[in-house]
Amino acid sequence: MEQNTRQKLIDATYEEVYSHGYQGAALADILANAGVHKGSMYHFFPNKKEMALSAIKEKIAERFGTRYLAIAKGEGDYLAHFFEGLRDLKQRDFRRGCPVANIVQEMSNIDEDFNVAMKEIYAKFRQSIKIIFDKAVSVGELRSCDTAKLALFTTSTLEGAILSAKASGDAQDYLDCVECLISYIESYTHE
Amino acid sequence: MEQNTRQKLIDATYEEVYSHGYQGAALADILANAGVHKGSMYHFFPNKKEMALSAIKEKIAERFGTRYLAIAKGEGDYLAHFFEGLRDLKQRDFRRGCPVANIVQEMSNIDEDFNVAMKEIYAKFRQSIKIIFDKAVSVGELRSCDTAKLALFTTSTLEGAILSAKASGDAQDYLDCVECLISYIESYTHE
DNA sequence: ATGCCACTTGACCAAATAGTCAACATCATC
DNA sequence: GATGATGTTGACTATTTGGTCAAGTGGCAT
Repeated sequence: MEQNTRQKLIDATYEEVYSHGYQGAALADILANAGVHKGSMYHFFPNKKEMALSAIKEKIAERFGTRYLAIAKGEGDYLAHFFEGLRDLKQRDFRRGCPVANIVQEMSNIDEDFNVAMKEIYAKFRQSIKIIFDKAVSVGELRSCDTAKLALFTTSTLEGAILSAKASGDAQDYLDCVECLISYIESYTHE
Repeated sequence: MEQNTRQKLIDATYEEVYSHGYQGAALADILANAGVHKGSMYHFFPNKKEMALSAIKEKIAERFGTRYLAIAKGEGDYLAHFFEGLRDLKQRDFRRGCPVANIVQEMSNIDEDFNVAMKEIYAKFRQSIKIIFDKAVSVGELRSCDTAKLALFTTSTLEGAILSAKASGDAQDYLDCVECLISYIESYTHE
């Protein structure tokens, strides 16, 4: 069988919400892009909101898995791999920004279900960065320090850097921020 | 005369857009909160979008004036005043986040008019922080450095910190980020 | 007082919105 | 091949959306 209906909906919903926000995502457009009829959608999901929440959770979990968890599972050079990922522009879409940040900004204070979902996702993001730093500490790439706070600062600055690039339309702003961030993290390298 | 109709609309629109985003801002709610009738609104503005753009530009210009420009116009202790402002939680609303960031995230990639408006506002924000750093350099509070890049990093990190606090619902996350940021900026203090 | 103009009123409209539903198709299992 | 579960179709509805407009009001200048 080709890609099943549910997955087509999840993919199309994620794209639409990423591009237009949750409130701006029109059900009709999602259905058209997925090539699925309305009644069929309501067979898989009770409503638009639950479909969007499912899409966000599933697609972003997928994203994390490939991007950050892979680094922590590697063998050494944790920081180097992490920095390399940050500098890689190909994996970022500055026009649309960070999907997590977009939805946090739009929905966290509007809807409680989105609030808890995004809280969890964001916490997982911070946690996966912390794990990379913990590994780095364990092999002596970083000196012993409060890796939770360092992870908080890193994720925050990263989100801010993506935002700046989205606002200015200039990817160089992202790169400049990342270099500052890296030099900050490297200040924890030396004893 | 009491507060005029146009200003009531601007204020109500800003509040509504800040709380619910532009796409989530219902004209009916804005009108109800402003206590203004629909036709009256269309006397002052050609449509919802222009009203929202006006509200954003006017209210945020007001915000900058009182917050950051005041520091640069002061007499010395530029950095200290700036840091003090960053640490002051009273002037921030973590539930709703940063009004500038919210709209950048929601609208920059959706609508060209919003894109240029937010680009300009964000640039002005960075510029006003740069001016503070330039002043700090001029009186020796900072060593000579690329203040434009430092301002970029500062605004980015600040926006990221506000986002983190919004996501986690914990203002302490903001404070922790700010302390990291301050210690980074202070590394430019010494020769 | 008259005429003018900025402003107000609220009923009205077309379009878009999320969501419903009864009929239908497809398939595996007995 | 009958049965029932799973999935599909698209017309339909109720509501909300931003936007229009003709009629009215109030004050100000002549």
